[in-house]
Amino acid sequence: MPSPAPSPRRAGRPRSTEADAAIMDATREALVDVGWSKLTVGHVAARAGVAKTTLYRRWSNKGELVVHAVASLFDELELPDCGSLQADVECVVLAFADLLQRPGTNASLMAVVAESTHDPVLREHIRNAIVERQKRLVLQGRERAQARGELPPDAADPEEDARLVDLIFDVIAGAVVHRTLVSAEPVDPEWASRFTTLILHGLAAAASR
Amino acid sequence: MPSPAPSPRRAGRPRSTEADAAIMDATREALVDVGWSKLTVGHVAARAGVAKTTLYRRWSNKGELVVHAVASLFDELELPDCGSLQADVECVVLAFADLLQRPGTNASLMAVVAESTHDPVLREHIRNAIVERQKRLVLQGRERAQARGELPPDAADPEEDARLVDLIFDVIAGAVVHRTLVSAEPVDPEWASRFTTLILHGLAAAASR
DNA sequence: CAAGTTACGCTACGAACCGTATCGGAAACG
DNA sequence: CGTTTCCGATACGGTTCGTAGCGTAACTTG
Repeated sequence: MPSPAPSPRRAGRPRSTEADAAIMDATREALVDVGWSKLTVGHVAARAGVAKTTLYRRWSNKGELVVHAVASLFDELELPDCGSLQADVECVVLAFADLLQRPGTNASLMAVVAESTHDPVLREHIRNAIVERQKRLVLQGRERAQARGELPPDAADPEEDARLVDLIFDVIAGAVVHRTLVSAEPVDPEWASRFTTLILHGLAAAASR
Repeated sequence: MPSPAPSPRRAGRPRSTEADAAIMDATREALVDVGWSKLTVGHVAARAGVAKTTLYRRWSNKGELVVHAVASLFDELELPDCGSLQADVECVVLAFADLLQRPGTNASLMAVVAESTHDPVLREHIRNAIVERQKRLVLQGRERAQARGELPPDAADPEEDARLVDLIFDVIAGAVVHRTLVSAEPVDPEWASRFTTLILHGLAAAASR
């Protein structure tokens, strides 16, 4: 995921995809080792076996660099079909938690989110690269559940509908992130089951009015 | 909150409490203006009208400085009695969101949490200064609801009981934090009401089995 | 009051990092 | 081929870090 997409095909020597990958890997490794605040561009470049100038040609500063390194981690999130709504939610909760619990991810994600509180551009990047990607999982899971008859069809009011999806998304992602990064407790199958039961019952009860 | 507590009374000139307060204020203000990554110790010192060396005598680096400035922000969180469980939860959700939405707090909190992923000492500070303080609010709200008959008494198994409290805490705090800092959407009364309805119905349904 | 102790503001300093510029050479295009 | 673009290396001024030394201010003890 190089920063300026090489549109169709340009003249001259193309950017080294090996350098791209080496920089991303080195960034994530360095983030694990030393954290955001002590991560230096020069160190990343050396670790990647790349000149510092090569790095600056792709990302204009530390923030840009780390955002792209982190966003690519979320590419792997998918929603397997586990048979039922309860199982689907538990699956995605566990997959998300597993991603967060990997040493590189939590430090990286938190660092980027923290930085975004003062950088609107960064915040937009996060929305596009992470939030929207995850929100699609919620929509996908709901469609399946509706096909199975586990959930009622979309509400008449599309706005009302969108608000509900947003709420579910914040509750699921928020709880997993909070337990993992703030409470620093593990998200194991038992917790996932307990949590899923709670919100599905809440959904069912709230919908039946 | 000076770093080394001046035990009983020491000889020599005491630390200036005015300097303490000025540094804390300047740190929070600077955090609002420029964020964590661009905050410099020299800038804070100048803003506080204090020599840089005076600052380094109290906190050994930027991290220590910011942690103490942030932790003190959470002293104000209390649980007002709003009449019912639903109202109590909505109150605390709105109060917590209000705290997070104040310009200084979200940036500071995220910065500290991010930094804590690589600093066990910091993580322990956060647990004590923030997590435990908030978890007490959950316990307090439940006691009130039990007195009103809105919730069943404590479960027979104390461990089971603690797990439920932890779950509720992560769900509430996580959802509010996630909506505020990741989704970057406002926590208004309507959202608070919708959210509270969801989890209370979930709790009721889950308890009735 | 005098002596001792500690904090203060100020200045200066080496080290590290940032982000930019410049250069010769290498790799892909037409 | 020649052109274009990227690469690695080196150098640079500017900023911040964290420490050290100094003379002075404030407070405690005898």
